[in-house]
Amino acid sequence: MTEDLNQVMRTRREKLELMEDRGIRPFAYRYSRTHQAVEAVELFRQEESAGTLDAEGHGSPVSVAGRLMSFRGHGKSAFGHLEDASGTIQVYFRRDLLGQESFQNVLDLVDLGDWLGVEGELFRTRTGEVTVRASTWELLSKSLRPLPIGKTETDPETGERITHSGFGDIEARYRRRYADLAVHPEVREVFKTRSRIVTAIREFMDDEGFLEVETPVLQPVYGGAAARPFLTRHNTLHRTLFLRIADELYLKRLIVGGFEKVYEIGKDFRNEGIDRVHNPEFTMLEFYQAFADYQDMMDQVERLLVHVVDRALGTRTLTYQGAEIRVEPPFRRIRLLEALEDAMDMDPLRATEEELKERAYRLRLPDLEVAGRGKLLDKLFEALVQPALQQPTFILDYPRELSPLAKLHRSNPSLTERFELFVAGQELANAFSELNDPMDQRRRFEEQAGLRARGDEEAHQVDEDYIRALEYGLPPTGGVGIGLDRLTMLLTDQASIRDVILFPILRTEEQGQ
RNA sequence: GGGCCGGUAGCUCAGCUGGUAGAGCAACGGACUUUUAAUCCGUAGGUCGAGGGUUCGAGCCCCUCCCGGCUCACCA
Repeated sequence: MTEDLNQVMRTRREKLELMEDRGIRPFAYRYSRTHQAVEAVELFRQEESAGTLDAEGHGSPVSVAGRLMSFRGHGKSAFGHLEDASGTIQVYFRRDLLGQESFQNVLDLVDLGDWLGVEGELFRTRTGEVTVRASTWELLSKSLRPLPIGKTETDPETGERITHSGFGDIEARYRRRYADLAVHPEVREVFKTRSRIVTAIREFMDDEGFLEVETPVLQPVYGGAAARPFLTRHNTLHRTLFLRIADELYLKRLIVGGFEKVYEIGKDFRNEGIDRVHNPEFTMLEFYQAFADYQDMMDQVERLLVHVVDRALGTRTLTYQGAEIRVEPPFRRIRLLEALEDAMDMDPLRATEEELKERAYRLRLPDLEVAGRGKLLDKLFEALVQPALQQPTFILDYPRELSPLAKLHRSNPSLTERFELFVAGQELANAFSELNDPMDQRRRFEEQAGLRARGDEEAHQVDEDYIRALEYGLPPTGGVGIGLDRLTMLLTDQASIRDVILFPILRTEEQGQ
């Protein structure tokens, strides 16, 4: 892109020189606007209904600022639309109002994508659109690269906005998210909703008396989930560090330290495949509460979710990829083994490992070699039960082997007190009565070490310091993890995690252009 | 990693059994003082993802590679 600018970019650069000749600064320092676009429109409507417009039907003068998204020249006048964070407003340039010089500058210097400030009285055009009649205008920032702005029209029958041409290349939209956002208000809307979700979560947690904390991203021993980590290296420490795969173990150390309720919202990193529901870095909410068990945490999750949909969406009924989902408590609660028994028509507890494996093979579930009983049950569950869990459903009591950080079930020691919440066939939350017996924790870590030896790269490492913390005494504690990206997908009806992450990971693009 | 599909002008796309690349929008010049995908006349714009091969001739056929989408696997 060094020499061979395309035609559009060349002419825009030439306009820069023209501006210099005319003494116009292409990149301004600031602009005083009086109204956002929608505020200005609203102001005019109020003046209109209050009957305070002047004889020509003009309202108060305003100044607005935004990006020029459309432009129609008509000789001695021109129309365009400015878009700011609030929306768009039409602006109207007339030669007799602006004067020959200023009007000529509009025609000669301005391009789609430029940031403009426009000042003038409001009025309503013959076609009924509230518009700023420019008395002065100012270039705030010259756009030197053409934005893929599609032309839009409003369907006269349905009122829907139809975009022609536009910016469709999915790869380009992720790589140049700034351009995607600039031309797609609906994409900006997704990320506004994401922000409202996070705000609503903080509101809820803070109101419930949870303390927001930050724990290390760089960790000498990783843990808290089953996943492969990213490695990095600290130069002066001469040691390998891991990017965290979960916050869990540090947050429970804080409960040991005497904080009774803590939460953290932060990035986790897992060195695994990338697909519609996985991005290597993603955002988790984890919270821990002393003296609570997983039943208490189920209630908390239910209340949290209801609060979030109330605050972020304003409705408890949502549509996800065509399916209607009702976030209305109480959510269904089913034990994992019951759900499996229904789906398999056999008692999974009484089945031998061979029978389970046989069943899994018949379903063509791959990668069964290193799978033990627990893993087999998990795979069968994923294949047979999970897809049907559309409405919010808690699945309870997971096999011990899958849950090295969860307390054994008080009435069945082959299970743990753990639940996951499923919505729209996707796992949304994972929680348990936290294992607080340091001896048991050591045994579980050692079992995990055994799995590692069998080739399970995702099995836990033994975290000696964590066991030491437990030895000081962890009160009974309930803990929850919720993937915020997937929650956002659900609440914004997005099919891909990339559509709720501003800058999702992509392969390196070729340099140039 | 496997399978399928795709990468052509700034954007969205077309391009037949191989014959030297097109449209709309955007851009540029001109007309037009209330337009709504404004309209009308004219002009310019391309390393057809990259590299190699076959051929008199490749956007098109063959091989390798890069990037993306979907999907399967992996991933609670």
